[in-house]
Amino acid sequence: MTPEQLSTAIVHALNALVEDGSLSLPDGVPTTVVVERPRSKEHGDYATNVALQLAKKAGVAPRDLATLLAAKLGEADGVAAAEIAGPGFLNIRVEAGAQGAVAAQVVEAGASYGSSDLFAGEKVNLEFVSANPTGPMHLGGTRWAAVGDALGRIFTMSGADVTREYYFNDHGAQIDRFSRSLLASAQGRPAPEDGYGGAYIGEITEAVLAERPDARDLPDDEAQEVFREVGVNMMFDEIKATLHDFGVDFDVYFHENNLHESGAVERAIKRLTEMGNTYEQDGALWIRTEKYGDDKDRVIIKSDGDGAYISGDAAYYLDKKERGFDRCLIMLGADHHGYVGRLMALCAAFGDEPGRDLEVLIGQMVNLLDHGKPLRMSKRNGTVITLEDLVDAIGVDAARYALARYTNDTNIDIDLALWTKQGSDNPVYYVQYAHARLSAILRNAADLGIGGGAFDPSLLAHEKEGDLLRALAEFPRVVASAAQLREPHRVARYLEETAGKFHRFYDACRVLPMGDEDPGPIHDARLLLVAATRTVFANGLRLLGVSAPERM
RNA sequence: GCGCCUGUAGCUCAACGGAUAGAGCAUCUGACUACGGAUCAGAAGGUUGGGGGUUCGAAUCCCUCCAGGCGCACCA
Repeated sequence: MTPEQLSTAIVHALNALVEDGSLSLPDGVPTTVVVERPRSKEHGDYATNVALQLAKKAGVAPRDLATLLAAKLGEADGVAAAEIAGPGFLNIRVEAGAQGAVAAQVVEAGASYGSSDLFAGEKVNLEFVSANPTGPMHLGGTRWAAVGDALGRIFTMSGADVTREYYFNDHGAQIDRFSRSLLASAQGRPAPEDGYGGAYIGEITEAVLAERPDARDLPDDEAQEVFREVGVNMMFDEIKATLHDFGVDFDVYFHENNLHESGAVERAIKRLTEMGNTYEQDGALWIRTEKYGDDKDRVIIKSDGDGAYISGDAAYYLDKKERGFDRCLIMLGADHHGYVGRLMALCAAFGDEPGRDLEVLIGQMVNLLDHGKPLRMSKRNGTVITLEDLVDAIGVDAARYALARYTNDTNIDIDLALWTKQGSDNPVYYVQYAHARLSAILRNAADLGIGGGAFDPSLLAHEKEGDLLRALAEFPRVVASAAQLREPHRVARYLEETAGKFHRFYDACRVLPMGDEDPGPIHDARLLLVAATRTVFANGLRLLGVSAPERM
């Protein structure tokens, strides 16, 4: 019996109480109620606080309402007992058969177990990474590569139509600085004051010259054009390849330059002006963002006639809306959190609803440590640590897992010594090991030719089996809440907990026949539970973009 | 000065407003002739940064103070 099924049973019970007149609810009976898994198992398999929630509306004491409900609920199919506790909690124990049936449901659902229709029919745009093509992928972008991609998988599993998008800033001053840096490198001069250093600049310069040897003989301004054109594309290809190797691919790579060349920026500004949200001052065009909650108004066209950076943002947002997205999520590093106010204001200035049409997620900083000592220097870059540094040190699986297992709003310190350890203090090993062990059991069962007999769910009555079954039943709502709260780390934490539950089950309950013991229904039942558990690990790891190894 | 984020066990971190705040590591004590010991059982460890408030109930929401991280351009 899943929490959802229990919630339905409770609603039925409440309706029955209203019908026979023993309860009156002026606001009506809720369509769903909160069903929780109690922390302490003395409190039963599941618990609900409906009585506490509804007592005031019903004009009854919480415990009295709980008593009425307990009596009614005790009659429901699959419910073994319902007891009142504390101020009015209802602790519910589920019949072993109803509980064990979850295993069969999981196996039947297979790769789709955990999916829901929470965001069915919604077009969701996820914009993340969007690192400037002026250098290798830094750690902030790497965090979002792991988390944003996982979030995309979670949204997809929750029914959304997801588009992953990378906004490619190939317009403006930082690209000038980049191309000037390449030119300087080609001419053997040091990088300009405001330019980019790092070993990769030399590599890109050589690659550009290999492709365009003529660039050496061109006048500076033309040569710089070549470096801009070719160098940016190379950098971008490299970022794309790096992300691909990291398991992250985007549906759309959106070039900022297109917005400026296609007239999209002018259209966006025209729209904002029609909405009465722009004005001229000091020779520049301003957008009224303060009116919509930003700290102050922002310049959108500078007095020299060029569009400010926000002009691209405005056009880009409008473009997304015109492509029909119901929700646009933008994921930024904490060093960009100052933009949140203006982006939200921009959304409102177009007449949309910030928080629904546009959401901005902020990921705090990532630091790399080794044995507790901070690492600041990249081999490749000379300044900041890159995605490749991280992957070289700990591998893709550990990197993605390490980045995805924390809430976005906490700083992460990744200690290389921990994440390369092959032991249980390394969370990714702990979880992957569970999957490998589950696979081994199923492999052995196949070799022995057992399993697949009739499934009697009531045989899964051991305490540790119950703990594991309840955890498996929890998976869909973990995925759903991860989607709703935009918190992929919930999946990782859940897998760690469930790995513990599985190991304890394994320790207490022999799955395969011992010695010359004959295979029986208990082995079939436990093998089905093992198969169900493996399904959950495979699905959960897939959501995080981490491999689920059969052997380690 | 203003804004965003954070502060929970020795360490790293959990906990959709719920019951006695939980895991892992480290420490201590135990469990391998049978499915992967990369595992498991147990002990110890807390005034959830301080102080107010909201309510049946607060680590969680509100106010305030303290500490740390990050930001506050006609740069992108």
